[in-house]
Amino acid sequence: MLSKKTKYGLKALTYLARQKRKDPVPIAEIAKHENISQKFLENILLGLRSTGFLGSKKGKGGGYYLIKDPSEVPMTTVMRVLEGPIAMVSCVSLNFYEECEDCPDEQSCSVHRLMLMVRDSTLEVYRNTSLADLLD
Amino acid sequence: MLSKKTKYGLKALTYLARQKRKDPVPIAEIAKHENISQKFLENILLGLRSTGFLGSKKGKGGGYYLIKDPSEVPMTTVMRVLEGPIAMVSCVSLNFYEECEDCPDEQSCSVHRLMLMVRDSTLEVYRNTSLADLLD
DNA sequence: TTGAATCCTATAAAAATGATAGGAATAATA
DNA sequence: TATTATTCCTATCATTTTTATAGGATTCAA
Repeated sequence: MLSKKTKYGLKALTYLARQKRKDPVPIAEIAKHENISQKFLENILLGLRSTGFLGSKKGKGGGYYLIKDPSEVPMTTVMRVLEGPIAMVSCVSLNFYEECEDCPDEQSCSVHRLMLMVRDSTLEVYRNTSLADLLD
Repeated sequence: MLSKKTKYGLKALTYLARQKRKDPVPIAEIAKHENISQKFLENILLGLRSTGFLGSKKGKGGGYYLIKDPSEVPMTTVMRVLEGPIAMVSCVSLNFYEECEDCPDEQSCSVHRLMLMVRDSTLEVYRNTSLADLLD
């Protein structure tokens, strides 16, 4: 199941993407519009800044704004920062690879095999989707 | 991330599918071979019986066995019983649909839109995969 | 100087997951 | 019939993850 963190993060980004002006939008406004705990959203947006497409301005008149056009915001990046690995097991993860302790041989592991297919398929979706595609 | 329950369940089913004979295999044997806590596996297999492709026999000489050929064991069923909904949000779930409380309009929700694509893509994989496909 | 905002880090509360426990029921077989 | 090996059932404990809150530090415009 998708975490609320990811859900909220996506909604916030969408809200920003829908803004006509690129002026900073205060967290409070986003939180109110999208029914999100403001403090929780604070943490989430903080984490999203590392991606390079989300900017922020401190102080009065400050807030968050998109640096890039929504079509330049790839879902792979968004999902990895919000939800973590796209793969369902770390032994098939591209960006977060880790060996399984229990599994003696990756190549002959049925879980590995299945989750590889699922990862490829999910990745295909995210790679072909940008923030712009989530708007109306 | 895939739960250990699902991981263990898949490994156990694979183990059963690899048996030449269709005689019952005791949980203890599966647990040992696959490095799984026996008691935990007990609970998992118990849950899988409801699917109709897994049989069990009590008492001495008892254990678990596949009722159907591995090619007749669909991943959709297996994954739903083990991991729950295939969809990442319940508002796009076929078998476990639920409205979102927070979301005023499903059709215009960006999360809904994205997760619908992911669900379709994942479902495509599971629908085209049976237990037989996970064997060597 | 004041007020409105982000930034940062810690921590508490709640939920989900993983694991264990103990015995009841069942069945083969000696 | 007694014994032994197994599944079945349900409860509970421990751990981890998620969700949410708190409080102040920092920044910046007016």
